[in-house]
Amino acid sequence: VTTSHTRPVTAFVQDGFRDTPQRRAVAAAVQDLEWFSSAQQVHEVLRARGSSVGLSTVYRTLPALAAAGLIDSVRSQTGEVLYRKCAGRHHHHLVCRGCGRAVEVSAAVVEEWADHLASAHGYAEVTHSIEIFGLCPRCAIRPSVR
Amino acid sequence: VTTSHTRPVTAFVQDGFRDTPQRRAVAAAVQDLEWFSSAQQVHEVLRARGSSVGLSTVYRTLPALAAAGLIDSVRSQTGEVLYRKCAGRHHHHLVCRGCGRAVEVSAAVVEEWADHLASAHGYAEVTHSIEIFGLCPRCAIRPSVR
DNA sequence: GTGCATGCAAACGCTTTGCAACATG
DNA sequence: CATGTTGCAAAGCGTTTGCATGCAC
Repeated sequence: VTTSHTRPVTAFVQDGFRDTPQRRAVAAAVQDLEWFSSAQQVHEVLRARGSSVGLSTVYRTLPALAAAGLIDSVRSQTGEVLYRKCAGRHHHHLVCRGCGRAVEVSAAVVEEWADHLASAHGYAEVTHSIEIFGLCPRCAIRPSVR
Repeated sequence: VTTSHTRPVTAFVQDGFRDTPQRRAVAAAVQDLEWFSSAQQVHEVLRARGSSVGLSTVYRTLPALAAAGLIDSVRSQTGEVLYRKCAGRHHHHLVCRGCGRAVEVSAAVVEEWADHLASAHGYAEVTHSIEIFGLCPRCAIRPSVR
């Protein structure tokens, strides 16, 4: 749901990833994207940039980067998986349903609440998913194309 | 992600739903299910009971009941939509990744935190999704089949 | 050279939908 | 009887995977 790292996504090579032009391209794209985007959107961006990375490579790279904690991933309300570079430590997001623009949010209170609650019920391997969705000021006025 | 209602799911007729045997069956099934289940699982339960409701009907009825606020729905971490009768007022869930068993949770603090936060950033039409996942005491011991 | 990475196309799993037959109010 | 509902099969969509080719180390 979120992890930590201030390192740029493009530093993926240090995490045991083999250094290929495709992965560089994907990493660079995510690095530049300011908002949460789906694998397909990232792929479009790449093609728009002239890169010819295959869609499957994007679909294989993104989850890998996320697993390595280099990028964040959230599942949109419609079920797609969205990715974005992560900025700071553990946090959650206030995501715009319209354009994907997100505000990073953190609240120790909530984290503790979740963990405490879960262990109080004897649940193990606890993870939580806290996402807030809404329409950002811009999209609230003129519905954007997503 | 959650609504209120103490009315049994089977009272759907009062919500403008046409009263058909299929819907009665679906409603009854959900009413009996203690944990979060997918449309397909509900369908299996129905078939096991001898009912021959079509899968598409289940897929059409469940979201409708959820939209009417008669049942809760959450999206699992794998992307499927899970449904369950809802017990009380607005709340969230501590869902077992193993068996779907869930504990209902409510915390005004968190609700307020979410809403306040969103409006502070100028976001409109705010909704939030707060789900906690873990392994319930039972599944933590012997991984169950889901 | 060896093994992981890529790309394409086919396969997948969940969900939605077109349509003709049908049952409800 | 007019409409909303059902079931089936087919289509959709996002995502995954098998496999032959190719490249990084």
